[in-house]
Amino acid sequence: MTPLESPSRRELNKAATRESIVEATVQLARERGLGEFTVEDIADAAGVSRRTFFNYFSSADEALAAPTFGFLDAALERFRDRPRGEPLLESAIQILLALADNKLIEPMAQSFLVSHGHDPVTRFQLQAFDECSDKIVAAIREREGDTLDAIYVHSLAGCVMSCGKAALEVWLAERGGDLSPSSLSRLRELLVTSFEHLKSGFKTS
Amino acid sequence: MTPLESPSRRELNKAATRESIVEATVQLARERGLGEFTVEDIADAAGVSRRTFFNYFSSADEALAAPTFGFLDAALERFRDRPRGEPLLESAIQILLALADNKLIEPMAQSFLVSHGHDPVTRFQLQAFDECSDKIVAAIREREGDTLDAIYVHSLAGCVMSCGKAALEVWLAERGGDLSPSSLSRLRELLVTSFEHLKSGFKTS
DNA sequence: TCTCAAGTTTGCACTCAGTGCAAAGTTGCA
DNA sequence: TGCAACTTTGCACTGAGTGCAAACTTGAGA
Repeated sequence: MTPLESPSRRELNKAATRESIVEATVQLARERGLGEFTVEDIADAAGVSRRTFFNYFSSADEALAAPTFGFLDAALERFRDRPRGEPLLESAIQILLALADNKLIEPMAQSFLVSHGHDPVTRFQLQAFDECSDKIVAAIREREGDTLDAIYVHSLAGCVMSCGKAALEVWLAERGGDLSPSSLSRLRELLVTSFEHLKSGFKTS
Repeated sequence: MTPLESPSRRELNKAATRESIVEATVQLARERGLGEFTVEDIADAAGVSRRTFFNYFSSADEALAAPTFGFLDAALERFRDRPRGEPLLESAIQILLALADNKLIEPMAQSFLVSHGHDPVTRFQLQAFDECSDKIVAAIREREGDTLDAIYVHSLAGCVMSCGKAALEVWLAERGGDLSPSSLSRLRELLVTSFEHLKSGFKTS
């Protein structure tokens, strides 16, 4: 009922189980390669039953994409905390710059790298971005009321996600998930550049 | 070897088989609802064996998303035919305005409507948009050489797809797939508005 | 026209994903 | 302490997805 107030033992247990399933899945994917293990293997490695795995995730692919959902949920949470008057693109870039230093980026980068080119996992990651875009639309609505056109809000939310995703992809291609300070600083640079282009309407200056 | 020159009987047969599978799938989804039929049902309705279904598609969900892939492939083909000097956003809007009147939009609209809120199919549709974005990146590279930054090209391609997708989603929500001339004209209006916002950097004028 | 190589469909058998259900185990609260 | 609510597990079952080899179709040359 009050998951924010009281992380009860039950909730802690569930979170821990979930976490161990995700870790086991990523681990297996790194060791054996994608598609070279079964849900039973994951369950064994995570110390739960096969049936319990399916209580948490609908497939191994979904479990592999979990870090991406986690990262974007965190981003969205921060968006809700931004000051009301702040321009939307400003909120977005501030949040992403802060998150580029966050612990959450590591598991997401791992998950992207390990599942690169593997369509089933990629689809879940795309879904994470898409759901986040929808939630941004809802959050903007909350913040600004109904003063803005649906098409404006939807396009903007989609473009913000696209720019964030583009920066992430270019960074992963360039640095292969290196998490050193200089590499992360490059990620921030890519984010800034990408949003500059968005703000300027992609003029070829 | 020369699929464009000679649509041989073999190629025609394959295309027809593929088409009948997609039609059978959409039909079943409309009649019974998503998830209320098996691949065997589809195969029977399409007049092929279950095994043949899997020679064409990896799942019923993929078959349902086929029209989206088809639409975006057509869009991309047109992009490759645009004049070299034309600004990229101009190419995009011209192509989409033309396609908003094309036959291809109907099956895509159907497929979107029938699978609305059904995650597995949605994921395939998102993949279609994402792949198209990658192909746009490649096409821009071909057109402009390596004069542009990776982050510029990736962000731009992503934003173009986002704006197209946003217009489509708002239109479907407003009009529920009505394909009358006035409804299609509204779709074009949404596309134009969306791209105007993109070109102006989403200024709140 | 006949023939053969290459491409396509099909049936079969098999593994494993995913789910409903009920029994067993755990936690929260009075 | 004891009961109600929640979570895990085992079991059984349907159907997805795939490798393989046999049957069938098509294209092209003799």
